[in-house]
Amino acid sequence: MEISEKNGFVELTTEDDFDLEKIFECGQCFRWNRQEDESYIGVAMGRAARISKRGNTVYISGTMEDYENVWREYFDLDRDYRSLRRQVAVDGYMKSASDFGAGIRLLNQDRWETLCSFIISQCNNIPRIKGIVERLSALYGREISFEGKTYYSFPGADVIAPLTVEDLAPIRSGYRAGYIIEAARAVDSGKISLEELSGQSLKQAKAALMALPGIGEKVANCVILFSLRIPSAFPIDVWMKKAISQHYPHGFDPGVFGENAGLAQQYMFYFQRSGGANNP
DNA sequence: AAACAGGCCTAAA
DNA sequence: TTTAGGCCTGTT
Repeated sequence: MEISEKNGFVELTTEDDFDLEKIFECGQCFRWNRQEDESYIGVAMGRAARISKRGNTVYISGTMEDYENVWREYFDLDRDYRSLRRQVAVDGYMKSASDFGAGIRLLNQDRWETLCSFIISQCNNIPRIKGIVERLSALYGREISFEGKTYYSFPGADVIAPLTVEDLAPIRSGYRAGYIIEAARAVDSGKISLEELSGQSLKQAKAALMALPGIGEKVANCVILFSLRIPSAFPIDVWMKKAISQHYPHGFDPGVFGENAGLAQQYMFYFQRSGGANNP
């Protein structure tokens, strides 16, 4: 992988899987938006950025320092996804799903933001989830100027903790507002340490998260996979239920993928939601 | 208009 | 241990 810095962008040339559209639209994140020129602008880890790709070169706005401090970890660039993709292709279906999803990477996102975002995701569709997250950020986040426009960071748990559900009314998150505030209080008070959960087992992390109100197995698994860096988490939502009943009618155990179960899940999910197996 | 959306909670068997 | 209904809001 070659890396250099030029014109306010870090340029990174790699043979590994890296497809912007699949990474940002496979359902793991909510704050990256495609621009007319097919680049993406988003806010993550307290900063705004533009990212694009031409050929095998990825362009990420910012300095080499930004890259080392934030984006290298965020985009999980020290992991070889081509090799992982081969490892999860354990049967014909998974070969198809992983081929179809080639280019997906699992992001290492901010833990609190991910927890809050997936609380919001329950029983919601993606446009509305994105809308609620944007309104929450605009209302309580910090202003960020980028390319002449204003963006907003995702507000910290310390900012949300003292609020009431009435304070969150403008974001129109409905009954999830109470869950958001309770989660913020647990994180802010130290009652739950998301950082420490990162180092624990899947089972322990899941139990700790599910002790919070409004967090069940599915949301817990999403938080664990997308921000706690525990790669064996395997979120099962309605799309995954369909995929499993269609392709594994006689039983299914994510354990067959070992530590790579989470990535396998992303391929299955993306394939299913894109109608991959039905209209190739 | 009524049903449903990337769940969760509670009550009831 | 599994199942049904309700929940905010928005869209079809």
